[in-house]
Amino acid sequence: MSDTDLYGLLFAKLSNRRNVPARAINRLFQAFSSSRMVSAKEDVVVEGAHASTCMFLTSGFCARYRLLVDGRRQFTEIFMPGDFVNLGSFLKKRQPRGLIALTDCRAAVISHSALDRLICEEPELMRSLWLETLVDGAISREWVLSLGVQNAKERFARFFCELFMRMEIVGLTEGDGFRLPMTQTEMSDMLGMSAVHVNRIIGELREEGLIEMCGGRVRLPDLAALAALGEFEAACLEASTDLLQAIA
Amino acid sequence: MSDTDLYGLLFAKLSNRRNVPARAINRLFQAFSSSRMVSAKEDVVVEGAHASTCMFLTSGFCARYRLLVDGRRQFTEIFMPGDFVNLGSFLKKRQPRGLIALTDCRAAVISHSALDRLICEEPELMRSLWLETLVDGAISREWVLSLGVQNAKERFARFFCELFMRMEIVGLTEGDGFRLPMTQTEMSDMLGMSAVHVNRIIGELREEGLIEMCGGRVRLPDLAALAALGEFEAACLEASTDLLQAIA
DNA sequence: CGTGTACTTGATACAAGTCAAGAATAGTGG
DNA sequence: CCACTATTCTTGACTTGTATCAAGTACACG
Repeated sequence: MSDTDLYGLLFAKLSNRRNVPARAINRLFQAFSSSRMVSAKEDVVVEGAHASTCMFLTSGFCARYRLLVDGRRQFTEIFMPGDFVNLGSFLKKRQPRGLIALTDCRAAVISHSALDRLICEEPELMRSLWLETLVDGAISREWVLSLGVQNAKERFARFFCELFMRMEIVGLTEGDGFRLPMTQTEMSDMLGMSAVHVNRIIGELREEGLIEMCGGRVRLPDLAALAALGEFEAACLEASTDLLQAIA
Repeated sequence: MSDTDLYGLLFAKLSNRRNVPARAINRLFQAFSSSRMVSAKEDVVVEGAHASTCMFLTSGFCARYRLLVDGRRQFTEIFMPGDFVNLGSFLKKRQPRGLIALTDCRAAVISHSALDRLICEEPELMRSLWLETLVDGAISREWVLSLGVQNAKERFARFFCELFMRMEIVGLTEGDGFRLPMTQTEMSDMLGMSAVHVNRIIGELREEGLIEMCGGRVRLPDLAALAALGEFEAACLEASTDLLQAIA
């Protein structure tokens, strides 16, 4: 994915959720000053450091995680192209803890001061960014639901549906599949289960014809059945704007 | 808790996290138009209905939940006095799904239009409300961590620490304890475990002298030990503003 | 006082964790 | 391009935390 996709991603993401004037998107696009590359497995930011810029992911995947003292790890959020990885730093002025690149990543950088100016002059843009925060929270609550009451197979089904839907918004799906650049160990830390169990569940889902995986790609031949298994809201799949249904 | 506490709660909450001009808080206070009572166990809003107001809880507890088709329930968020229960409706214009009063509740009501005007004129206020959304998301991610990797006892410890800290911000703690108006079944649906197991874990924590419960009240005689057990960030306990540490 | 709701406790079942060891891949340097 | 290494993936055996079922007790409340 080339840098020139920045505009496309901004447009896909923002106009998907609200009506934002093209002018505002344009101004936002132009306010990005530079881009930053991060290699796979590296930290994206220095935890807790003073932050003066926000980063908008244009290629690659990264994720937020938390560690417990004995080494247990839980990913709490996954970012894909079209996501701001540290939008909170705009208000917080500090970098988030535990933000790691799952793959090589490229992010477009915008300074807080530029963003500051922009949202004063373009209130619609401010609302869109606020809404992004709201969507992030809604997704986190979906994870809470999943981790709280679903069994391993249901969690997996839901996880794949969520990724598929989010990737579709930014045009990253390829037919009925997408690139899934994640080890089973990483998945286990997203889904709150052991890596061994991830492997077994993937085997079962494959047997049942619900997923196909090879070469870092997944295919979901029967998305409806997968969504039903994970009780992932069908509305979310049909029209991505309906993700809003989940927010309120 | 009387209605006159609205100002106090707004002040405690907003000024705890950011420096907001007193004038802004004052104007926000005056923009609330009415108050609404909801009885225990009732739905606070009609799910998915058109929303034109936001509600700020002034007394009582309520919570967001999600149901699976077979009846499994998971609470995804708990609200206490000083929390906006449906701030998202300001951008979304729809009521959230599954919002229930755990106890009798009273909420102060502010119309979206009034809020709209206000945040245009008081940008600091807008940032504070946006920050509230960010904090909600951060809390949800803490739940993800807890549900994902912690065992039942650790989850409990963390849960009580979180409640204590949040109540402290709005002055609802009573010494080393607080009112916990929740059945064990409700706790089980917050912590992603069965009600029976909740009961057993409470018993163990009581044995170990980490909690005392009676008459709908909890005491945490050794908060430090409890925080250590749940790996709840000590920084959060000491200075509530440090909750921000968790956000970024 | 009786009737429902919440709490408590015991016995049993099972989903998922852990440990271990081999097979398949992917990376790396000569 | 191949051998060498390190991850990752896969599978089996065993363990354990937590769910489920069941039944009884303590309250709360009309």
